[in-house]
Amino acid sequence: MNKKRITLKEIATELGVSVSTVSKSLNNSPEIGEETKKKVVAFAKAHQYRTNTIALSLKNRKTKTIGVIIPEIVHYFFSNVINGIENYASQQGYNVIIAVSNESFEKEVLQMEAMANGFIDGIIISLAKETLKKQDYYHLQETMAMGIPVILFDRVTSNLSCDKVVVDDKSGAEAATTFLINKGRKKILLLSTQDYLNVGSHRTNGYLDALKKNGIFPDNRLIIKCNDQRSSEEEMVVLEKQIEALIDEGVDFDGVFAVNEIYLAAALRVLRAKNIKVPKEVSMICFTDGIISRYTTPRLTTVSQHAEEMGITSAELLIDKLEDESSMDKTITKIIQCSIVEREST
Amino acid sequence: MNKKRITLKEIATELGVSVSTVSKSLNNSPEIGEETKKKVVAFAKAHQYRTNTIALSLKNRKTKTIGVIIPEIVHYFFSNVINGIENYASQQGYNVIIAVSNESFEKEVLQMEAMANGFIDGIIISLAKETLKKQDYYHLQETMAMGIPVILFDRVTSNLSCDKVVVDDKSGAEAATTFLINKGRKKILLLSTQDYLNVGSHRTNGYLDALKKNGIFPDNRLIIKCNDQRSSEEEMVVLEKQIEALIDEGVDFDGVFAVNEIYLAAALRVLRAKNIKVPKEVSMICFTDGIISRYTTPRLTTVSQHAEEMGITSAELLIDKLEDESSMDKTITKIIQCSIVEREST
DNA sequence: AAATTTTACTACAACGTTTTAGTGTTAATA
DNA sequence: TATTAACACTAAAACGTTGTAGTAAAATTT
Repeated sequence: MNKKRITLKEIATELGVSVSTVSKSLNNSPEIGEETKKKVVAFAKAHQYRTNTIALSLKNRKTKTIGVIIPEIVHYFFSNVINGIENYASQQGYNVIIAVSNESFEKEVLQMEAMANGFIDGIIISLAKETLKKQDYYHLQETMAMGIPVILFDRVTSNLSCDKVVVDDKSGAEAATTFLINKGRKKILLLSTQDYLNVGSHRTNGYLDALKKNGIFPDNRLIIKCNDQRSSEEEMVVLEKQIEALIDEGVDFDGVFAVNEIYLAAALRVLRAKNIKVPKEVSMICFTDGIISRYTTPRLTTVSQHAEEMGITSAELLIDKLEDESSMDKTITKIIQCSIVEREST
Repeated sequence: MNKKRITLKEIATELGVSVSTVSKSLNNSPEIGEETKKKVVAFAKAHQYRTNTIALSLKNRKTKTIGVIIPEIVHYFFSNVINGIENYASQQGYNVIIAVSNESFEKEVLQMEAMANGFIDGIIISLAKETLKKQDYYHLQETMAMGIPVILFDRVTSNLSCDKVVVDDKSGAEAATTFLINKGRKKILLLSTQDYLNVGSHRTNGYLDALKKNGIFPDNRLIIKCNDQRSSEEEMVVLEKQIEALIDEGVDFDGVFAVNEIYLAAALRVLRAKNIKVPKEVSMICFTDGIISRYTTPRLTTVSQHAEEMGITSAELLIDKLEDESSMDKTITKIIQCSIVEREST
């Protein structure tokens, strides 16, 4: 039953030659005579010889595997990034191992250690919320010190000196806000996250800048910074309440800019309930060009962060480092530009 | 800079003992004296010794890594399954490698070969559409013949004798249809896929059974089998047109059952455009309890396939096989029951 | 005191490769 | 003809572990 893979040694004894001869034949070395080569290759093919990657890894001290740690996998943005990584990596002959931190610092450390313990050549990671809050990056420093290259994407920190791939959040947010302003909107509701998420603060800054450049004075009542909840569904419930309260208080707005789809979907639900017409009375735009945006009514106009491109870029950066020793010392930060995908909500 | 990990050999020479002594000390073997043990352990800790997993893998002929091949990663169902797999696996000390077939037969074969070539102990896979259409399972048979256990989930085939984890599609569909019937609906539109996808045909059968059991004669005009398109967005466009045409032709219905969220979202958009009230005039339900369902207005009632549970079950099945040699010969099929998640569309 | 057992180690093979440094032949050159 | 070069291969080490078998020295038993 268990066919068990044939080894060089077995081929060698079977054919009455040495192991080296077999190895060299299969690698088409000029040292070996054509006759022997052919014989060996034929035999190997017939017995379905497959070279043992583990032995190779041990020998070369390279696994040709890259590790990816993300906060969440059930997430349009992250799974798209992985898609990009996986595509580029497999095309370059690399495997991809995935681990999920679940936004937990502890799990991130654990996963990182497991990976650093041998099976990967390099790591691509987007930091967990908890890690960002805690600002404890020892595990990352340690793996970097071990000579394992680390690439940070999206959720990055300036406290770490390594390659990074980020989205130009601020200018994306500015563009989104300006987009609404150009549609004649002046009272724009901002739905953002707490500031410790760089994403949240950058996007808030972009929003403020756009207002300033257009001579609009920001109204604090129109800035909602949503608190973290255990799940995005809970966040949505809380946020819906807040928006509802705002409207009931008589605070008026004619545009909404959310830092992610879910927040905007929440806003849309409230507006619908209040029978406020979108985009007629209120224009809406958000970050994260995900699936939700494509299936709501109206479909949502979004700021695409080009997740797949981020993945590809991260993988490129990492593989470059892996293949070219000399590039180890310099650190690069790639900034991915956002672009607006207009749909029905504006 | 490059701290490079310390090896047993280095510790040994440094401490003036043999490599075996070091190894045994670190594994807390009773063969070694307490003194020496302490000394070695302390030294190892101080130098951050980490055992080299690759060397271990080579020695044990086990990688403690399982490979997962899915058709698509940017997909709520599949990423949830992965979540389940990853959770259970990492809890059992296993790593997870992910590969994406992109619904392509060729890529599936490639990925499978790459994995079988050494880095994994077993494989969990959901077949690509193309593979299912082609019915060519040689690559799977080959890896199984090599003694690598394979677990099929969701997209399975009866042509392969191995462990399987499937959803009870038929009874789930029957339950969903019955659910609509119990809400007083009699003319239920079915939005399904082509039959070569087992998922599509099973669910269609469930639908038909429910009608029959309730004495409703099926109306062929109410069964739409959506053609594959290159992307789900294109499918949606095509489907919207079909539904629109149906309504324009005067074909009447008061319920919709779709085999996935996207189809139902498409239907919802059409109904909204035609100003048909949901759930007042038409009740709607679909398979795949994904994100879309949570963010449309109204939120969609769905049939949950318990993706995470499927992942956990698959991982369980695989790890059982890996840890218990004797279980290699019997093949198990686990059937996951669906459950209805009622929201606003019914 | 001699024989035996226990203690605390060490040597070495093995896992499957690749690669470096040989080693005999045979062919080409001086 | 003697020397060198080319050819076709092999031996052995190395990658980092673990586990089995072996070995002195010390402790125990007879």
